[in-house]
Amino acid sequence: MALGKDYATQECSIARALEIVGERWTLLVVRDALYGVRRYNDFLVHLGIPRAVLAARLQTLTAEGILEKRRYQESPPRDEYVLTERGIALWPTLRALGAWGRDHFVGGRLRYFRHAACGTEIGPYGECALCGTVVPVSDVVMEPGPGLDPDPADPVSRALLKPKRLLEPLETEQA
Amino acid sequence: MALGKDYATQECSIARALEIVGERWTLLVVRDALYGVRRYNDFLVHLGIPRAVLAARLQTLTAEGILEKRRYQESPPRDEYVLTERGIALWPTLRALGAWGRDHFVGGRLRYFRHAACGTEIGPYGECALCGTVVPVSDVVMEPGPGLDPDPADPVSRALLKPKRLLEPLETEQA
DNA sequence: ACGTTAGGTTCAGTGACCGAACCGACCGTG
DNA sequence: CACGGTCGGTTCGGTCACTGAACCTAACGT
Repeated sequence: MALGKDYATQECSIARALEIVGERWTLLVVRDALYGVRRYNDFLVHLGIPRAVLAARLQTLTAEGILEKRRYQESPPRDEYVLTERGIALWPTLRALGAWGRDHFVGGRLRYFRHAACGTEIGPYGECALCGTVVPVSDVVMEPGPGLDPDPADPVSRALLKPKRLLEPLETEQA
Repeated sequence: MALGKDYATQECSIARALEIVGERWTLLVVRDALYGVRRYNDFLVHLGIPRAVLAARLQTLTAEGILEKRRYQESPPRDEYVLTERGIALWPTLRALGAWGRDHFVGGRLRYFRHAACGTEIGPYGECALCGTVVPVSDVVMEPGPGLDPDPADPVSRALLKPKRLLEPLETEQA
């Protein structure tokens, strides 16, 4: 989406936000990053995104300070993309968007998000009803729901079947 | 964005939601509808969107049950587009997205959103800290902030300078 | 009769996205 | 050393969506 020249005339923080994350695939990349995906190839197979588009999105997100590119081994040189504070701050938006999609367009529950401390499901505003607090991202545990039918050919989908905290790096076993 | 064939393979309510509202301009149309814009021409001048795209978006949003097309006068026949429950349910998403954009990419406050009952500014999760409740959309009052520099040539921007409740129809005075 | 407004549709041009191929650096193996 | 495989890209032609301008219809007002 990000054209800049059009939305720039909009005096609105929503329009500004959409200039950054409104392009196709961008929010899905951020979602995967929240789920713990960090490596180029994992994004690629899990999203089914064209390689060129993924490279462009990772570059844009890095330039905007939403992801950080980080060398995690030297030989062979490999980088991973990790969410920054600014990227993590998109969690309320993604949670709200997901809740809307779930309530209005999905039959059945695909995933549950629970408060790690007590197991209570996260409420519509990101809160834990039991503890009465808003749950920080790193204290959210994601686990699959009954409606989820993962692609068995995709190691990332398989790795996401195991309950895990958000942001925690994904461990993909090899096929 | 909405291609359907691609995102359909994604087992994720976020991806489903983005199929519907992820295309360019779509969320801005919904935002304007929340602000009280209802007429084709008001969307057109306020968004600066190409006419063909606006027509396409209004049709899609109507087909998805997010807007409702309603005849409001017979001669000449004129229709307005009003948010349905499903469309109003996007408010938490837009609020979260706007808050993110404001905190990370905008210097200064463009608009304030307050609880109509007490005047307290709406918190980051859509709540009124004073009343301790989540504020329903129709009880939110929007007013301009110090950073807002509206386009004086646009009657819709001018009409939005007056504090008003969300969803309340916009009254555009003629130039 | 004429201009204006609201709400579109049509159309050529452009830019973004798509899928497939290609590429280079670095492994591990024989 | 040659060979194959993996990872992380870049390149390229085709397609599709968005853009901006022009055009159209119906119903005013004067």
